[in-house]
This record gives sequence, C-alpha cells and structure tokens, in this order.
Amino acid sequence: MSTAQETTGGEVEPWEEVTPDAARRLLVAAVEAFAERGYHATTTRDIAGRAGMSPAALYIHYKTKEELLHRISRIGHDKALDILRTAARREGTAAERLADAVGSFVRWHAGRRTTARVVQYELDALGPEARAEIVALRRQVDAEVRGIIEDGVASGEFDVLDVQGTTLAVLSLCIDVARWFNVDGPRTPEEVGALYADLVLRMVGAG
Amino acid sequence: MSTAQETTGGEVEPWEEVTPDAARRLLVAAVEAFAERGYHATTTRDIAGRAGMSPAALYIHYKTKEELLHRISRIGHDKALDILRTAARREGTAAERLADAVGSFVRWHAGRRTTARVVQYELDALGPEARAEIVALRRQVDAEVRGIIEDGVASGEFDVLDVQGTTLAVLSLCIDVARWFNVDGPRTPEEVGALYADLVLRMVGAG
DNA sequence: GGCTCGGCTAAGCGCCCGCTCACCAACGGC
DNA sequence: GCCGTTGGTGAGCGGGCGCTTAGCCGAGCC
Repeated sequence: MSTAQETTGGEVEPWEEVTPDAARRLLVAAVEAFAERGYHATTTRDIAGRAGMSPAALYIHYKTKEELLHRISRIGHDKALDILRTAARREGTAAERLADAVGSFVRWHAGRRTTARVVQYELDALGPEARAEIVALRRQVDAEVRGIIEDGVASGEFDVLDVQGTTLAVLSLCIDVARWFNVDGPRTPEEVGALYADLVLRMVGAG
Repeated sequence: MSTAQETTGGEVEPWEEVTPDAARRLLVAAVEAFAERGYHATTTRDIAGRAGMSPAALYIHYKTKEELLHRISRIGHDKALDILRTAARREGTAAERLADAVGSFVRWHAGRRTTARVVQYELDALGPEARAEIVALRRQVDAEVRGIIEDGVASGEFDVLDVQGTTLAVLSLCIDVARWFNVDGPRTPEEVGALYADLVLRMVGAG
C-alpha cells in the first residue's frame, strides 16, 4: 500500500512527520505566512486564522511563535542537507554528482519556494541557541558541496582556483532562487535546475 | 576645492544628497537598523535613538517609517544602476565590460553591505506604488546586464544558450553577496569582485 | 452514567508599536 | 525688540501585539 507520502508529480509532501494533525496545519500556515510577509510582519492571529483555529490554539502545540520558526527551519535544513547528501554520495564522476546536486537543490528551492524562503531568509529571527544549531547544519551543507568540488579538482575534471570561494558562490546561486523564483513565471523548477547545473559546471571549468 | 564627497579609500560617501543634516543622520540610522534587524523588526524609537534624537523628531523629516525605506531603496537602486551603466557603456570588449560590471557591482554589494541588504531584501515591505517604482528600476538593471551578454553573443565572444536565464543567474549571484558577505570575514570586497568576475566569464563561455 | 482529560475557545492582560500634539529655543528680517 | 519660521522635545493616544487564563466540550474508561 501507499505510504501516503507520494503526491502528484512524485514529489514527497513534507511535514508528514509533524503530528498531531492540528500542529501540522498550524505549521503549514506559518510557513505560508512567514514566506509571504516575513517572520516579524506575521502575527500569531494570522497563523491561527489560516489554520482555521483561534489564536490561543497555537500555544497548545508550540510554546512561542519563535518555536514555530525554529521547527520549520530545522526540518527544512534537514531536508536540504538530505538532498545534497544523496547527490554527493551517488556513483559517478564529480561532474555528474555536482550537476545532480545543483539540479536537485535548485528544484527544491524553486518547487518548494515558500518553505525555502523561510528556511534561507529568516535565520536572523531565531534566538542565539536556535541560530547556532541551524548554522551548524549550514556548515554541513557547505561541506557537501565543497567535497564534490574538491573531488573534481583532485581527479582533474575541474579547474578551480579558489575552492572555498567557488563553493560559496555555487551555494549562493542556488539559495537565491528562493528569492526570485515565481511559480507563475515562465520557467519550471526543472528548467531552472537544468540551466543552473549547466552554469555551475561552467563555473568549475567542466562545461 | 573638495566636493566633500571623497573619503578614505576613494569611495564616495553616499547620502550626501540627503539634506538637511538631521534628515541624513536619521536615514543613515535607519539603514543600519533595517540592515541589522529588518524593516518590520525595527522601531521608529530605535532609529531616532541611533540618530541621537527623540522619537518625534523622525516625523519632522519623514511622513512615515515607510517613507524612510522608500527613500533608501530609491537612492540605493539609483546608485546600483549607475554603477552598472558606467561599466556597460565604457569602451572595450563584451568580456571586459561584463567583468567590469560584475566586479564593481559586487564590490558595491560587499563594501556597502548594510545599504545593499536593505535595498535588495526589503522590497516587499514597501507599499504597491513605491514597490512598482523600484521594480521599474530593477528592470533597467536587468536590461543593462542582458545588453552586455547579448553583445558578447553577437560578437561571438560568449557562448550562451539562454540569455535571459543567464542574466538572471548573474544578477542573482551578485545580489546575494549582500546576504552572506561578512565585513570581518576573510575576503575583501575587491577579492570577491575579482572572483565573481572570473566565475561569470566562465558562465558565459568566455573564461 | 459519571469522571477524567486533552484540545479548543472567548476574553483579556500588559506591553510597546507608529504616530500626534502642545509646546519651546534659536535665529534672521525689519 | 518683536515676530514668524524652523527644528526640536516630552507626554501620550489608540491600537494591535505575543501570550495567558478560565472554562467548555466530547471521546474514552470504569
């Protein structure tokens, strides 16, 4: 039988790990609201209203508004890291793995743009401890991409002068997709993923 | 005599067009506060306090808090567009002009990171009319970069399949510098500008 | 049937927000 | 010397914020 994770298009619908149902509905509402207006411009009343509940219901499932952001950010970073790890550890040349990593990472940022926007741009709204936890995850994200580029340099596939700087640029390029991508625009997430994979291969001298 | 525009390092100190002095101090304070905490998380009391004035003083020079953001965004976009136009219209090959454009655009985003952060990331906090005005400026920014790339393709210097997509990616890469650049980090604005100019030339097949 | 208890709501507390108002000091023109 | 203008202040208004509390309701257990 189906695990109920599959939706149209083969994409996995996330947040199924969040239970009970009311907590998930609140979290999904918070993602939408934070993505549209930003964390600080979003009120707890708005979140509860989108979830079809009273303002007080939010505090049954979450201690504070910040805890909501923390949970969203944590789950989102875990997912992003998982995507990169899967691509980085598959078999193939460094160029194939880098193209796969960039393509899938970009597809996630474009296809799940609301989530990605919150995850990537609301870090500063977290308190010191929560932010430190997320920053540690980001370092792992950086390490995965840097690892592929180092492999390509070592094997002679890539021609890169500044590995850390190029890693930074590649990640920056992918992450910023969450800022400008428009669901109603002319490009699909798949098209942007393919374009970006090509551009990144050129950046590392493998194009 | 000096125009009082020059400061150490040859950089032009901006905001000198904002008068009187108190209005400029408030605007500079607002740039710092918006960059640190975001528009919505910044209070008018904080802005006035940073400028050494009472909360009420702000409203002598600006009608609303949003007018402050609008003025900052307008001046910043004018400056960014000016930088790109200067590079795009100099003499030289398309590769030289693109490298110059990316280098100077990135140096501005890194060196004036607080301003750039507000300019590039607080657009959604503006009302519809103000946002429309800024969006029009952004289209001109896009057109300048696209023009250089089209020139390079026409002359055979560049090898680009998707001109508009590549333009988008180049601008996205430059703009996102304002998000991650750290003044206390290991790289100077000049170094990042040179690295990015090289990466972009590779992206267009001229590296 | 009666009791317990988790999930939820209506009401509202205390605070701080953007912004306003009544007033004041410094200063140039006549 | 007096007055209008300019640029400032201290106090505070109305409102919306994050969050809390008291109590309601229906499902599960004996």
